[in-house]
Amino acid sequence: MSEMTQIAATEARPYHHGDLSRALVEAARRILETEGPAALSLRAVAREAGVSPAAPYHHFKDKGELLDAVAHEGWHALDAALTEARSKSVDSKDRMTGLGVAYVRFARDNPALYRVMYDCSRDKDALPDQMKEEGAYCQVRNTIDERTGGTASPIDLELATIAAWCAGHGLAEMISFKQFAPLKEALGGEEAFLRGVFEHLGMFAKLDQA
Amino acid sequence: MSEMTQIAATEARPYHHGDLSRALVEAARRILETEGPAALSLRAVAREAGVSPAAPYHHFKDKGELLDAVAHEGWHALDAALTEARSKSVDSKDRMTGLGVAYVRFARDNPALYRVMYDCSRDKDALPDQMKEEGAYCQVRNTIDERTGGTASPIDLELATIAAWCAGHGLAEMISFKQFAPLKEALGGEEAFLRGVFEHLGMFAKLDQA
DNA sequence: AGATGCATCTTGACGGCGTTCAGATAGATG
DNA sequence: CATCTATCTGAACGCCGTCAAGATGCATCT
Repeated sequence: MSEMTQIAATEARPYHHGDLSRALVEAARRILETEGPAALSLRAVAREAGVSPAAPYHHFKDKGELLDAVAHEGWHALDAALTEARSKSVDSKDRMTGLGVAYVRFARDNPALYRVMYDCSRDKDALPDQMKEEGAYCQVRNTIDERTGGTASPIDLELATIAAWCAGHGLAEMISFKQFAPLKEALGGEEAFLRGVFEHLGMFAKLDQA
Repeated sequence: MSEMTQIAATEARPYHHGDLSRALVEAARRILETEGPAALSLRAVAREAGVSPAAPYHHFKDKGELLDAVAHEGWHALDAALTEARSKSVDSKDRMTGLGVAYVRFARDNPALYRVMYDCSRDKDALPDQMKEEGAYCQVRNTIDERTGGTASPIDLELATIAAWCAGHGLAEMISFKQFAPLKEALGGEEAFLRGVFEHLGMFAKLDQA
């Protein structure tokens, strides 16, 4: 009996359905992966989770709040992807480029999730709050800080992080554009294309210092 | 009589309403500016133009095609903004940065229109077709080509253009994020912030060449 | 154990959306 | 003037997000 309760607690089914909010977020991610962002309606999520269309309103204020929860998971996943990329490149020389490549790859491999993440951010005109103190954004900043040996001023460090983040985001949103296909092929694949673009980001700085 | 016809032809009112497709695009832009992208429904556009909800379907296949027309105007407007920026900076030293600043300013001043432009592109996984031969993208490429004195290889020129474009787009989408407000203030305004970010874009190239 | 309370879920409804189709309208053509 | 045809309307369909009222059943207290 107490074992049953234990199992129930582990599975966290507090009431009728059992941790519906978690089930809804999982259903949403399932829909995102299989049918894309356009199919992600609140009703479809409820359907996928096997509950009525009104059920989600006992766990989320509105559709936006459910998407926020999905986006939150997305940021954690991105964080994990960047952590792995950072740990893999022992050579600090191309650690920044490797980080950029990992970022864009995450977006390319999870396009629907990435879209939800940024749509939520735009609705609030802000990145997730936690990112400034920890998480993906912080990893980029730390990597830059390491690379410069901690010599950069706080303002320069912040500017450089923002610059890197913007470049990564821009490339992430355009990597799949058809116009770039010939160039990708000419360079021998997407990886080379990605590195090529990142290495050309110096053009502003390089040119204006010449 | 022929004068009337002339006027009518000038105003281009072929049938009942009179150049409804143009009126619809204008109505859409009006809604975008006053109420934002979320309010841009096909029905609202028809309402604003004073026609029934079904009328637009005689001029556009669906909502997406109307948005395409709006986006098309947006790309022309961006083109004009970049042309002006390019002509203003006689000094070629900061012409690239000036172009970047103009790009981001356009996005900041026309956020709803800019959003529609990129949403349409993402739906088709492609930038507008004309951009590779003329228009805004081409202006960036030409500016880079001038700056390097035409010494860059075609592939490098293309990569540099894409890099600049991605950086501009990324910054355009995040310029309004609240987290950057303190930094903007510390630098004495948005213009300085913008230039600061652009000048730090060299970090990939600079670091990896050290 | 039984009654009470309350979080949870369902049912049904409302207005708005994109889209379609049959029919009305009216400029253009002969 | 008659006809043709592009244009527009009205009504309808199924979907959406959201809400209010009522049913359900776990948890707690006596």
